[in-house]
Amino acid sequence: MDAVFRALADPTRRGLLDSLHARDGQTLLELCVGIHMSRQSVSKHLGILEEAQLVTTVRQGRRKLHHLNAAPVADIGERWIHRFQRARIDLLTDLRRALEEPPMTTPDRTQFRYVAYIR
Amino acid sequence: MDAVFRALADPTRRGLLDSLHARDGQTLLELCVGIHMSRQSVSKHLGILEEAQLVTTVRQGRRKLHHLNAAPVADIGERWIHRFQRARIDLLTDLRRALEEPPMTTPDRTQFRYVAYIR
DNA sequence: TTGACAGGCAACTGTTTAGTTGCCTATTTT
DNA sequence: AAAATAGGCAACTAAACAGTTGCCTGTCAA
Repeated sequence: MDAVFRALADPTRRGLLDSLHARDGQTLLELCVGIHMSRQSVSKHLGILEEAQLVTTVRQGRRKLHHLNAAPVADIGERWIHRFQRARIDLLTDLRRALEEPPMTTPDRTQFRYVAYIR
Repeated sequence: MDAVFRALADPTRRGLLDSLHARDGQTLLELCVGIHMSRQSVSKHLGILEEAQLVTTVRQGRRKLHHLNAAPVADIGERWIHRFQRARIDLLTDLRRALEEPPMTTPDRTQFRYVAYIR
């Protein structure tokens, strides 16, 4: 889990995942195009993604094909992001409740904060 | 977006978000309990979370209350994790199609990979 | 079988980051 | 008014990280 979060922290690596998402099974050199970075650097990034299980590889002769593995991303979605949605729903409920209440006699800044939360 | 990913990369910071998720509106010192780290370090982490908009603060006298803001997390869920789920569904479809086909004459390692993808 | 191609390994550099310590300010409490 | 409480700022250290270069290995094509 920690490896996944740290792997996702770098924009270059997220770009590589995007690239594989657009076209799966690319070689190292294919993934290098348009990245303005040495091949070895990209290789390192791919190594980190592979360690985090976000990318799997298959050797094919002298080439190495890289495949996107979306499972860890899904894990984060389920075990992490989902939980925090309750907080947002609760805030909406609080806001709705606050709006339904009669106007406050003394200004309460706390309730204004809720408004800022909602996109 | 980048700030959010980088903020989430650190386990201490994810722990702080967890703590706020369990009980919102804690002060710095409250957030420090059980973290085995100096107050100033925790303060820095909170600063990074605040920069990434994952935490908002309200000054209340000499205390500073920290509030969880789940919106950026939701953003990641929608703009990032959601997209990659298509890839997983496609893989499942590929697997299903592969299994429905008559047994292969020559072993094809590629198709075994798909099995490993699914949790 | 030589040359080109795809990639890996190791050492090194500069920058960022996590964490520390020491001291300072503002707000309460007594 | 003095002491205690809550937090902020700045300077510093050690470790992690991104990126580089130089060289090496294995595979394929001419």
